Amino acid sequence: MSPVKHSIREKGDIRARILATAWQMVKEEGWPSLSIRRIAEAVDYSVPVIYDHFENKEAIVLEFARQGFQLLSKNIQKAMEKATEPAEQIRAIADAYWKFASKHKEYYQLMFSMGMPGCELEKCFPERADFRVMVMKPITALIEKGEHPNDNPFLKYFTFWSTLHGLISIRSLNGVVSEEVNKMVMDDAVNGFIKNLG
Amino acid sequence: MSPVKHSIREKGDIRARILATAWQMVKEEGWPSLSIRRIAEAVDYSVPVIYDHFENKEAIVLEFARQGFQLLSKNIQKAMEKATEPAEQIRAIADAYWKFASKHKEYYQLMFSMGMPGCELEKCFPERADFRVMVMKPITALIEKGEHPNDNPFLKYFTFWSTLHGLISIRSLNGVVSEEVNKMVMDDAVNGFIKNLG
DNA sequence: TACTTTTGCCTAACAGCGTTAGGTAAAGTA
DNA sequence: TACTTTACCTAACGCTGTTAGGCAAAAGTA
Repeated sequence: MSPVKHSIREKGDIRARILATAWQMVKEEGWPSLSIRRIAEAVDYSVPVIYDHFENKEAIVLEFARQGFQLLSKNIQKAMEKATEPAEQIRAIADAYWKFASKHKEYYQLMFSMGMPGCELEKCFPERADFRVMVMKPITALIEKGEHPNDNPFLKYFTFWSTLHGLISIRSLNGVVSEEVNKMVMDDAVNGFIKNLG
Repeated sequence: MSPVKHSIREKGDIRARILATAWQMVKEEGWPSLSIRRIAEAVDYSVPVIYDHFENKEAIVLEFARQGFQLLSKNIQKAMEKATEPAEQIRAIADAYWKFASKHKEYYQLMFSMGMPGCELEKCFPERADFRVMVMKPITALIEKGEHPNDNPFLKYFTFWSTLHGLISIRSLNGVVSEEVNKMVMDDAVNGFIKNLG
């Protein structure tokens, strides 16, 4: 094959085009069908060019994970600002988390259910620490005002997050159950959590 | 290469040997490194022989999923029989579920976090319905005796399961946190759940 | 016994994957 | 002009799941 004339190509950052193309593929066909070769074809370059911009496939995926954590943090922050009462803030956080998982399934899947190897800790994604700090704030406030001021906020944060994550991932295992029921279950669980804090 | 003399081979069911070998590989090296070719090599047959016994790779994996659901159901049942009080039964179930996930990580991963395509529903794994029925029994009992007899038992079952699953999967995302802390979080969440029922 | 069919098992391939070695040709620089 | 850097390519390696087609021995049948 003759070398492709690249005058047609947008000179814009190839790296950005790789990411954009990859993301489109993921949204249209899911993570499993994302492949370096198909990205290369889509951006109209040969395969090794991809490796000029990313060390390997994992690096591309990691980039998206970072984006996901940033977006989640931003959404949580926005949600928190809408409320002042700690209990209301917790409800707002749960709601925002739920919406994020629904609206950005690809991100959520990648961030929490794809088992990114070697990236379990907050060191790999600093944004995860941001999330933790934000969520722990109203929890701590509620504990201090409540009847069990000696409760461990970190433990409670952990419980809270687990509950949310559990509901979201079980939801995808139970295709039948309607979205409404799922939301009811979550509200129920969150209310229970808040009640236990106060 | 000359055809292998099969007198050495155990004449025992090849199908069983395939499964045993595959399971050993999974336990030693994890799901990702399970491959038809490596199974074939290990059982000392050529690749197509595997396809004489299983339609494809997914069929092998599905077999393990079935085994997992059966084992979980058995464990839950045993745990329930140890207690008579509904609240105690719920605690026992949570404990058994937790232990199952810890002891049989490969099963748990496969059953709930690997996204078996096309097998979300109970139709695919009848054992999942057994699990639901068993867990709902003490939950229903507790609701009837409690202050909110109109609560929906299915909803509560859903909440309960989600909480457990959340804790378990978040645990694997937070490599740092010790097993003890994890267990504390779970006991805390389960106690909160029970309190909300009564 | 002689012939046919079935069984058991194989090699070799197809199409896809992530990744890399090595080469060409144009562009920039001394 | 000569040299280096840049941009990009082809072709391969080794891995994956899956399948087509063939050979040889065993089993069934006339």
